[in-house]
This record gives sequence, structure tokens and C-alpha cells, in this order.
Amino acid sequence: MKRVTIKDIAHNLGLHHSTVSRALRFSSEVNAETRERVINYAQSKGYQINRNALLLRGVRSNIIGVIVPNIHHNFFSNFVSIVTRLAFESGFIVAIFQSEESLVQEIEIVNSIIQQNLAGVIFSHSMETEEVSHFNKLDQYKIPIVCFDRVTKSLNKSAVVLNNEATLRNVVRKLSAMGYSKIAYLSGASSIQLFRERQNGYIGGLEEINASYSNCVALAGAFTIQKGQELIKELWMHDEKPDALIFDSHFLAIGALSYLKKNHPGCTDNLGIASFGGDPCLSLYAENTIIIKQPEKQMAEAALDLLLSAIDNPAADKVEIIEFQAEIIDNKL
Amino acid sequence: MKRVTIKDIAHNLGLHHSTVSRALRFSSEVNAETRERVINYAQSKGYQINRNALLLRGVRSNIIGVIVPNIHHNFFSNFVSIVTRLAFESGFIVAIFQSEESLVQEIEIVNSIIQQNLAGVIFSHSMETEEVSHFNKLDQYKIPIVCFDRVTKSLNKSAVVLNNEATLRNVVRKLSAMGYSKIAYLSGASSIQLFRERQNGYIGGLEEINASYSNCVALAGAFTIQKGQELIKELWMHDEKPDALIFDSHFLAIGALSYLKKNHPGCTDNLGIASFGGDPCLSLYAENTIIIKQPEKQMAEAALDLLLSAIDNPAADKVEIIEFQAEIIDNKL
DNA sequence: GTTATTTACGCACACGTGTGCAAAACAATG
DNA sequence: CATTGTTTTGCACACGTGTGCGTAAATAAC
Repeated sequence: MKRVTIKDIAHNLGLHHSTVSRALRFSSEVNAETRERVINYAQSKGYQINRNALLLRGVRSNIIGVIVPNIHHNFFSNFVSIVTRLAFESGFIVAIFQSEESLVQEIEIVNSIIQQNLAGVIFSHSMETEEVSHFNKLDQYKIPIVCFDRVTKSLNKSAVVLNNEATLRNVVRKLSAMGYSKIAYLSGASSIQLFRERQNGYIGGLEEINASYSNCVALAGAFTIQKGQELIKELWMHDEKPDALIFDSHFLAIGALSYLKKNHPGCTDNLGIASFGGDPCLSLYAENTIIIKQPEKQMAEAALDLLLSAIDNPAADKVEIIEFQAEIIDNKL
Repeated sequence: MKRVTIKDIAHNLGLHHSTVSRALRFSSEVNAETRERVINYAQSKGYQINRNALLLRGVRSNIIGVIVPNIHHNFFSNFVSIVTRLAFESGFIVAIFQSEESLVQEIEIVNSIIQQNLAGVIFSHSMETEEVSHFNKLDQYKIPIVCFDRVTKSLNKSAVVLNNEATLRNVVRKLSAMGYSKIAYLSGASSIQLFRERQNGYIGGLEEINASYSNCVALAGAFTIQKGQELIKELWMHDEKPDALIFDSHFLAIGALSYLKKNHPGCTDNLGIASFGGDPCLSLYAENTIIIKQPEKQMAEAALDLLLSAIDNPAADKVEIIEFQAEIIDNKL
């Protein structure tokens, strides 16, 4: 009742295991009839190759690791979902790791990946990660890396990113065109390159439209409903209230909007809202809602492509940065 | 520049690799001084054990597989997220598999899991899966299984489930108490036990409240926005319109509501809405919204507990079904 | 019928780790 | 010093698979 191995097959067929191995790999140096016998027997016994044995012989793993801050967030779960599907179609399996925005956790994850000898890694780093040298360890073990979303240039790895600065500039323009001028922005930690870029785009946009309301960025160390509530509460204490809000995360948006709805009813009626996160449900909420949609599908495809070609061709070691444009969707489903 | 192995260490320290192995495992039969030397050297060289070699020796894998229809859906991504986190804390890694509601895919996944020799499997099967015998293959390889959410009794495995019938009965009661009587239900394929149970609860609830509007279940083979639009379109062709809607999925709800908003504006103003899926954002939408929240956290904990104890104690082979109550949340965040 | 060539298979080792057993080194006892 | 006991280390094999090399048998060439 235990696993059937090529040795078992060999023994039962009066062959050597090396012959069985060759037969199963359709080697030309095994007699057609013998091959037939082996394959039929293997099939009848439900033989499944033991991948672990292959790994030991130096064959690369077919498991790739994906490290994300978490998979609650729509963007990440969509991304992971697509990577997982495409990877499976290419014969790869995806192991998921969540840094939970913690650097310590991230370091542990990297060690774990080395121990498992994974084939490669796609990752978006945590909010806490300002220094990325722990990822260099992977180089030593020749485990290729592709970054996405939150990247750090100094790591010098292939990456798939959004054109963040331009995106935020466009969102501000769009809100301005809709008649809003006092635009606040609930963003992420500015230690992260990604958010710095967006914040720059935001400020640039405000300058461009000559906003009376000067730049008002509230920074969130984590993207939770609670954080959204806290930040908006603070923001609403100022005398001058914004007339539009931009959110870096769906959860920040929900937190903020639910807070306003409960504590300042009516004030959201004419509020302009733009949010990353891509859950179409927000646009059910209000007419004047903008969804900032990242092209997860294309990004996931691109990231996997980069990784698989790095796996196939470890020598190449080329660095490629692919930039995508966010789609700014004007309240339709 | 290649991986440091115990043999390398042994060679450099003039020891045999078996001594090094013992030293690293803190065996009492190795000299304290030698052990010290080995451990220091290993640390200085950044030695990381090669798990694949362990696997070959029969040590169980530390990778568990989680098979879900997909991870777009909030319930599944939350569940997977929690399982992944808890598993990592217990030294396990999670590999994700998406059946995409396809039986063929599911069978391929099972084979892949066998090839990888995973430690165990937690799964919720696809909509297409009426017959579950392909999972029995895992028994042969002594890979333990825990089912959750969508389960099939005939498989006779430990499972973590919702009290579906009672839940739907309660939802109907609740809507009735809120003054609704013409309650329609957009549900999933009735070939799945889970949805049959819910549908029975729904019908039972309607009888209980003496609903004038007879049972009206629209079945979705997949939970997508598009399906929600299609089903509601069909439903809205009938003369008598429902005054409340129950959804088995967030995406069905968004699809349906966006359709109504666009094509029958105003009609949703007084509509009672209850939805599985747990995205709090729906309750921003309307006052009269009920969120049917499954206790993902507890369910994930329970499922992982069951699996880990089955892994630790393969002989026990006991079957345990754990049932949870859904929380019916009345429009607050 | 002899030699050369091809075909088909077996042998042995490698991959990294762990462990039962034997051998060596050392300590203790008489 | 001889004997016994204990501690420490090394040897050899196992796990499942693939592959270079060798070789016997089968076939072809002359």
C-alpha cells in the first residue's frame, strides 16, 4: 500500500530500475516492447514520480514562492490568483508567504524558501522593509527573483511596477476636472518607494491644478479598516474639510467612509472618491467614485514570464523593469 | 558559491558528515566541544538544511496543500490567509491550488500533490465535483485530508462546515422581521451539498414565515459579477418582483445590484439585501443590508488543527466534523 | 565464418541527510 | 597492567531517481 517506485516496477518486471527509468522517460535506447510493458505496468499500478528524488539530483524545483504583505487585499489576491493559475499551466506550483508587513517575518520567509530550494520568487515587500539585503541571500542559492508593486531599485532585480507618479497625477487631474479642488490623500508609508512616487504624483498634480488646498497626505502604516477610521477622524478635525479623497487601499476607503457616514452623516454625499483596490463594490456606493484599477492580470503575466525565463536561463541574469499604466475607471461596473 | 552541505562542513573540519549531522541535531553522543565547532562553522558559512534530502529519507514534507475554487472570493482568500499564517507559525508552508470550479483541474491537482508528496490537504471542492473518489487516491499515499465549506459526506473525512440550513433559515427570519416577505435567493449549484442545505434552509424559512411569495431560487454555476447580472435580469422579467434578495456570493450581489441600479433605477432603494461574502463594503451601500459572515478565522484554525493532528498521528484516522454558526450582521461596520 | 556495428540492458554512483552498528579513544576499576 | 565500561567518532547503507559507462547479445557487413 506504499508508494510505487521505479525499483518496485523493475523488480516485478525482472528489469533493472535504470531501464525502467529510461522507459518512462521515453529514452530511445530501450526496446519498444519493453517500454510498452513498463509503461502499462506503471499505469496499472498508478505510479507517480517522486519529485523529491529529482530535486536531490539537482533538478530544479517546480515550486515558486510568492511573498506578499497579505492576501486579504484585492490587488494581492487577484495577482496571486492569476500567477497561481498561469504557473500551474506551466507545470509550476505556488507557495504563498505573507510578510504581514513585518521585516522579521520576511527574513524568516527567505530562509524558509532557501531550505525548500524553491525554483524562484515573486515578491512585493512589506511596509517595514526599507533595506532589502536579506533578499540577496537568494542570489547565493541561485534562486531568481522578480519584484512587483512595491519594489526597491537598489535591489537591482527584474520588476513589474505601476507608473505610480503618473497615475496619481492623473487621478488628481480627473478629480479636478470633476470640479473638486480640496483633495486629500490617504496613502502608505513614505519609506516605501512606491508610495513616495504616488505622493510625488499627488503633489505634482495639485500644483498643476493650482489647488488652493495644499497637499494633505495622511500616512497609514497598515491598510486596515481601523486605520482608515483613525486617519479620517484626524483629518476631519481640521477646519477646512476636503471635498475629495484618494485612497491607496480599499480598506482605508471603507474605514474612512464608514466613519464619515456614521459620525458626519450627509457629508459624503458630494464627496469625490478615488480608490485603489479595485473592488467594484465601491462604485455601487456613490456616483462620484473613481476606481483606480491596476492591471493585475497583465502584471501577473509579466512577472511570471520574467521569473520563468530567469529559471529557464539562469546564466542570462538580465534585469528588466516593466511598467504598467493604471486604468482610471469612472464609476461603472 | 554553491549550497553548503554537511559534507562540506565535515570535510573542512576533518570530521565525518555523520558527526556533523549529529552535532547539528544536538545529539548527546557528540562531544560538546566538537558540537560547538560544528555549529559555529555552520553558522559562519550560512548553512541551511536541505529539506529535500530529508523528504527522501521519509521525513514528512512541511508543505500543506490548500485547494479552493479560487482566491478572488473574500471567504476563500480570508480562509487561506489565516491558514497560511497559522501554518507558518507551526513550521508549515502552504501551497495554493485553484480548481477554478473544474473537476478535471481538481484531478490534476490531486496528482500534483501526490507527486510533491505534500504533508496534507485542506480543500473545498469545485462546483462540478459531484463525485469525490479522486480524493481517495490521497489515502493510498497516506496524505491526510480535511474538508471545509463545500464538503461531501460520502468522502468520510474530517471537515469544518457552516450550519448552512440553520443559517439560511435565520436569514429568512431576519428579513421577515424587517418586513420583507417576497424573498428571492441567488444560490449555487444544487449538486453541491452545501448549497442544497442552504436551499433547504431557505425553503424551510419561507414556510415558517408563511411567505406569500413561493420559493424562488436562481442557481449560479459560478460566482461572478456577470452571472449575478444574468440571473437578476431573468428574475426581473417575472411579474411579481421580490422585495428582498439573498446572495450566496459577494460577486453575485454586485452583479445583480449594479444591473438593477443601471436598468431599474430606484428599485433597489427599499430592497432588503443579505449576502454571503463578508466584504463590509456592501453595507456602505444601503441601510437595509445584512452581511452573512462566516467565522473564517475560527474555521481556518479548526481546519488546520484537524490537519496537523492527522499529520502528527497518521494512525489515529479519526473523523471529526466541526460545525460553525454564521454571524448575521445587521449593517454596521 | 569472422569482424564491426548497433541495440538493449545492467552496474555503480551521485544527490544530502540520518542512523544502526562497529571501531576507536578514553576513563575507570580491580 | 589488564579488563571492563563509556564516550566519541567513522563506516556503510538507505531513501528514489537519473545517467555515464561497460558489456553481452543481436544484427549487419564483408
